[in-house]
Amino acid sequence: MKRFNQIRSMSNLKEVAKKAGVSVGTASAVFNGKNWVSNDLRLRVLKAAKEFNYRPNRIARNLRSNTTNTIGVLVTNINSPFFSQIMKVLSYECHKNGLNLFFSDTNCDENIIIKSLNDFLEHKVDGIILLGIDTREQLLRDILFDVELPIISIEGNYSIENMDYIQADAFQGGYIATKHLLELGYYPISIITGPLNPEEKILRKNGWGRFKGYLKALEDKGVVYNPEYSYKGNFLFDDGVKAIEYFLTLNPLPRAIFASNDMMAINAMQAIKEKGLRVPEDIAIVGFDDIPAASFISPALTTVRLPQKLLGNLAVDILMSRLQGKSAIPLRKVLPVEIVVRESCGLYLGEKR
Amino acid sequence: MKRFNQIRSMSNLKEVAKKAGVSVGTASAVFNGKNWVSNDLRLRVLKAAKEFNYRPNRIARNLRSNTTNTIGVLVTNINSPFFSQIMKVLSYECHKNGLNLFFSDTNCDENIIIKSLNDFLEHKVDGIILLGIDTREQLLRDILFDVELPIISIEGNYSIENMDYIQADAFQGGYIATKHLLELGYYPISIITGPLNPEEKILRKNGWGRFKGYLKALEDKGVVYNPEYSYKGNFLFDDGVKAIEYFLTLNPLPRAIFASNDMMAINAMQAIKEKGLRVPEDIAIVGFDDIPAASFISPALTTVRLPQKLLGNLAVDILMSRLQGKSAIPLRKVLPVEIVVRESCGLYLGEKR
DNA sequence: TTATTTGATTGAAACGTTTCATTTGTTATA
DNA sequence: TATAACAAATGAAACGTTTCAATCAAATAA
Repeated sequence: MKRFNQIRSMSNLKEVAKKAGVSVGTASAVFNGKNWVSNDLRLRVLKAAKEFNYRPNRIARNLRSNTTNTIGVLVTNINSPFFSQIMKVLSYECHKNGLNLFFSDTNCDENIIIKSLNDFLEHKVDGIILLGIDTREQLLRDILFDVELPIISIEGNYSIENMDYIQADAFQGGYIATKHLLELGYYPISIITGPLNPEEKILRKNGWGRFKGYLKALEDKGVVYNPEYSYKGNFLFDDGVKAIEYFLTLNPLPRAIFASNDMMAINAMQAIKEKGLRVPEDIAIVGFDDIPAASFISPALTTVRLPQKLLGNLAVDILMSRLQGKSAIPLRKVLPVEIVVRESCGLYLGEKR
Repeated sequence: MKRFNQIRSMSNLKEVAKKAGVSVGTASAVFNGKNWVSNDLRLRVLKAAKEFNYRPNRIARNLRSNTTNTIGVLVTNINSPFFSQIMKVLSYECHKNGLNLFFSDTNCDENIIIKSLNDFLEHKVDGIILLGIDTREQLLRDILFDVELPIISIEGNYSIENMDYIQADAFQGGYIATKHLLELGYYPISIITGPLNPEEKILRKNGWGRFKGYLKALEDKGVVYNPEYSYKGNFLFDDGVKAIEYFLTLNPLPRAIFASNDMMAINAMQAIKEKGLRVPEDIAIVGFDDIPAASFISPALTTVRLPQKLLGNLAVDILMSRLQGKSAIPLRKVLPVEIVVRESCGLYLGEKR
């Protein structure tokens, strides 16, 4: 078929220049806003370009000029409301700064991470943003060890030299969430954690901070931590039911639950209700992330709000200043979070108070 | 600072070839899987490449070979659970087919649409996928009139020559949703529509189909359509409250509502409850899309489920066959939808039955 | 007038690949 | 033995830009 084989653009600078009666260099200068082209020639070039419906070939330009105005974004799960919100900000901010985006959703698959990063590099992206990528540090090192690009990780902190990261304060979040429950007098308080790192047998990055915050809050109130009251989740929706099923085997039942993200919290709430218990009268629950659904389920979920928009904005800001060669010290920023009190924790003020 | 100025890769084919003692052409052949290279040379080349940590330069390759294995995806709103789900599928399927993705979120901004499409074209993408793009047809024509690329539109049907589209059956969806309400005996039945097209003063594409389905269902049951019982929404969350506020001025009140998407439906449900009314006892409600939240709010939302995964899969399938030059007839596919009965319409069997 | 500076424009090299006509070497055929 | 056929490898052109040293023309200074 004839339809799609004429991919090569109909016209190029050479033709445009010829039509306008100028040299290729001059034509190029026009499109690059060089100020030394006379108005006469400039207009002739633009006219010829319009006539030929000329479209600059970025491939050729990139090859010669050794910069692509392109960055690669690797995201852990675009279907998460938390990340898709940030992605939207990234797209918009990059657009404002004249950057185009390569995109890949890893779905937590190591092979996709590897392939996508290599693709980004082969495409000579000017920078890379990792969004929520939580993987083995060594894997990233293996790929990135010799690349000299700005790399910004959002919500995923690695101690890789030259890599910036920004993240919400998971520890503080875990702390205030748990403190909120403690101050309302709830006891015992369970936790649904994030996933374990398969290798190191410890909680993975973000889950880890949330868990530590939980522990510290307990400690500060003089409550001893009972590992039986923690359930390992995977940040996935149906970890909520699973956790509840486990918690219901405990005696005494947990009086409140801190879920390490909203999806699990919401699912847990459902499960609690299905078991004939009430939220918060029988079991209070606090989440983490403040996804949109948190506000419109019933009871509305009390949760920890992360500064999503700020994370996105800051990532691009940092990236831009890296690209402009400002500042050499890798930036590690931890942004404060806040608790959003809604209905799911009620106002119970029990004996512990 | 020194950190980021050595973007150009350390090694290139020429160096690798030299190290391996072969010609550049041979080295190139090795990386392109040409079968005529002797095993001896192949190994030498690979060894040299590894030694230099060689990474092919796709820019150069693309320029010469006139194909980029890259496609552009333009999405209306990545933060919508409906589109982000499809986006995830697109990313995965493209990865499987060796395609890289350029990404841009338009946020319904015409300027971003224009800029992004032009960027895609300047980057010489091999194809374009429009995801939920609902804009003036002329705008697309102006940009795409001379490009000969496969372009697939998901959930946004244009009668542009050579453009494929696939979409869920909006008409059928509106029809079965309304029919469901009618069969349960509800009357009168309100509708919250999608947005109007500012120019043509008619409903925009998808909203239009849903509305037509609603009308047809009424007609088939012999119910006369009363325009007072329709409210123009914008597919946005808080159109729900606004609609309810309007509907509550009506007499009699609507006994059921068909909301043209789940976001508005969920928001409307909230508003109904806040007004002290019950769902479905006082007002029943049916949504459209089946976003995740539909299943976990209370009462769970009865809604029309669209085949998201299929839409994504099919889009890439079509794209791939276009790229391989199969079939010249533009494909216009409309996929069936199904109703998911949950709680929000109850089992009322009123007089109308 | 001549030399110098300035500003506008040119032309060709370069970017790192792929492609393809050509060359070289080997094996089969007559 | 000479020739044809085949396989393996080469080398240079080409892709469409940007870049930059060189050129040319005009304006200014001496």
